[in-house]
Amino acid sequence: MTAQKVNINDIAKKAGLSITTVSRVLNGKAEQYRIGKKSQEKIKNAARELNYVPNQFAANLRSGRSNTIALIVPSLNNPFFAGIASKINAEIRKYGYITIIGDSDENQEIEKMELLQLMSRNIEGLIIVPCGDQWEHIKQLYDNGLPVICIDRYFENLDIPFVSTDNYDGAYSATKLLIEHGHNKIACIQGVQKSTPNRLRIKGFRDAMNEAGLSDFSITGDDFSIQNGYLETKLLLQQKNRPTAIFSLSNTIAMGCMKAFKEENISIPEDISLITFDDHPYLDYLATPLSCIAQPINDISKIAVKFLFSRLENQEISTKQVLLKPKIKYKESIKRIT
Amino acid sequence: MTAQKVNINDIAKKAGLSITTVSRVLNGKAEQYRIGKKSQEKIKNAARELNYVPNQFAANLRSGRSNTIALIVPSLNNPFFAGIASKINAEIRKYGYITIIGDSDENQEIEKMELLQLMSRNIEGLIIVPCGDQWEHIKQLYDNGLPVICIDRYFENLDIPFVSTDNYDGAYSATKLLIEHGHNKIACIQGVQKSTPNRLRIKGFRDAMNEAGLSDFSITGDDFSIQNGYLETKLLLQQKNRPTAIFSLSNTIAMGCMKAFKEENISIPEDISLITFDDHPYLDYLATPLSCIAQPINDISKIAVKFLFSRLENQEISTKQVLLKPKIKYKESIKRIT
DNA sequence: AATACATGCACAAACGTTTGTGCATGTATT
DNA sequence: AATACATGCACAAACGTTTGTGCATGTATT
Repeated sequence: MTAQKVNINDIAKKAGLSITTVSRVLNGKAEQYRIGKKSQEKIKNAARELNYVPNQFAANLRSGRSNTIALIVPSLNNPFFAGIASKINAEIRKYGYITIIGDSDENQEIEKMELLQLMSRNIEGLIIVPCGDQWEHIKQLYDNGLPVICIDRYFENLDIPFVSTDNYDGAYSATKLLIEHGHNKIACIQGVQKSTPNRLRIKGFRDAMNEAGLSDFSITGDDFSIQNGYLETKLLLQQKNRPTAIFSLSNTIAMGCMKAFKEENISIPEDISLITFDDHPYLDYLATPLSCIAQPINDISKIAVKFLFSRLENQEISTKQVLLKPKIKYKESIKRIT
Repeated sequence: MTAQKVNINDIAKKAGLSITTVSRVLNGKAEQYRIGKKSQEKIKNAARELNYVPNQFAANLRSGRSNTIALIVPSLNNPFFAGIASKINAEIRKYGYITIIGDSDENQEIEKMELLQLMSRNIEGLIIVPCGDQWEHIKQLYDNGLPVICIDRYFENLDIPFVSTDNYDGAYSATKLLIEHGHNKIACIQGVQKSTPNRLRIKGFRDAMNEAGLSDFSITGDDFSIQNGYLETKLLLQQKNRPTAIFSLSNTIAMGCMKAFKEENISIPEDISLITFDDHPYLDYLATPLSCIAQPINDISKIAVKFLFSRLENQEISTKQVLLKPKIKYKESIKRIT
């Protein structure tokens, strides 16, 4: 069926040279091994005429290099991670590498399985948004010398490098913003509790509330999903003593909040104020444009990739753990109350 | 640095058997080659204890199979394609295969380059949303026996299989919906003109208008992007004789429309009606929930993957070109005018 | 006791590259 | 004319698997 694939041997024959020479020319090592100009031409022409496509498997098997980086995210369906995947995919391609994207579906067992599969593809590096609080399987790879970098979520007390948003700062500032607008009864709807970003956001939220001497707040929820935001909001709205503002820890959660608001005929910001983590173009066109804590997705992606390739090129890296400041975008979704 | 990798040889030694036997047991061919139960146990135990991870490159080099499917989309940043990528990635993994996702950035040259790179990784199948009207490079792979299926966008007069939305039907119905609401002056903002879905949508739009005896319509634009939607809407709004409704051919374009509306203080549906191709959860929470033509993303993804693996298993496929009916979701964004 | 078949494995080549090394031949230097 | 170095390549092994084949030994059949 498939047309016979052209290999290095066919080129060697056509050019009247050895496969050694062919390999060196095609890999740009002609100068290094002093291959004559004419031979180089012959080989390049032959390769072109025969439509030669190198077999990476063979090359990788021999050289041990796979030119492959793995990226594992908890859910490609979340626009936040889709954005990251898109950016990282593009950045990695600039280095002539390929990205294999894995989706752990917020499930640690799947994460482990995917990692195994990826290892058997001899990945040269790993960018991961770990989906749980287990880190042994990742740490083991790291200790074995695989360049690894966590993004977004990470492990605080390990030496695995990471680059993420300064979640504490973002949550603290957002909460202060609400407080400054007169809110003293705030509900926070969180995502995956064990994840570091979630913990730090909660900490920022608590600290801001405590500093302001406010104790009338709640923290509920357990997933970065629309459903979770929807359910928790429904529950909140049934309370006698409703919060005046909700702090949502992800854009998916915020979407769930809005779904519940709509059903209950609650409008933002008249009836309730809302601010959320994560930015997205559509936020501006909502019934009420949503205030948000915009994470520097592009910078995170770029830094992660850059870090990885520095490691691959054996450059010493000084800073291994990076936190980037988020940007608060203030919009109409926060009401000033007296 | 990296701990010495365990290979099939180490297992053979530990188990006191040959690598042939090890390979057969680990590949589930023990019965076929009559390997004793005890030997099987020994090998499986050894593999487990040594933490064996097979080297896919070596396996693939020898067997010629890569267990890899390629997916190329025009832009992962477009939520429509991100959704497809997510779904396809998950589906393919069920078969034990890996997906390599490529992003052509709506650029045919990049598409060709990516395809070359992918071929050198011996992909066993290709799912592609072709980004332009050139098809030779894809047709060539198809003719060489590579299982290929186009999704969303495709080529009408080629025998390359495809699965897509019935774009004509969707556009026709949407336009009729507008007409039935009394609109007789409709502007259509299109995406990539050469793409088949765009052409068919335009055709559906035209036919519906013509059948209704309406000739006061416009078709502008050239990209499935926010910018394009924004610019074209700005231009439309400057006309003396404004359209009463806009038909947007993608969710990204619709977002651009809304941006322009906002700047010009135009509200939906009082000042202008809007309907768009593509569904998304956030559409419900917009200032005015947006009517849309929802494409069956999940079905498209599933069918494409299923088709590919049927081909890989050499099953004869009868229907090679599939169009799925879209679903019109009617919401408040369309005003009834007398 | 001879034959036939089943059982349980191992040999060795092969996939298509990369790479350390070495060997001619040519040219410059003394 | 002898020596030294540069130029331009080729040999052959190796990466870690898979796979067609064949060969002992055991067991059943006559």
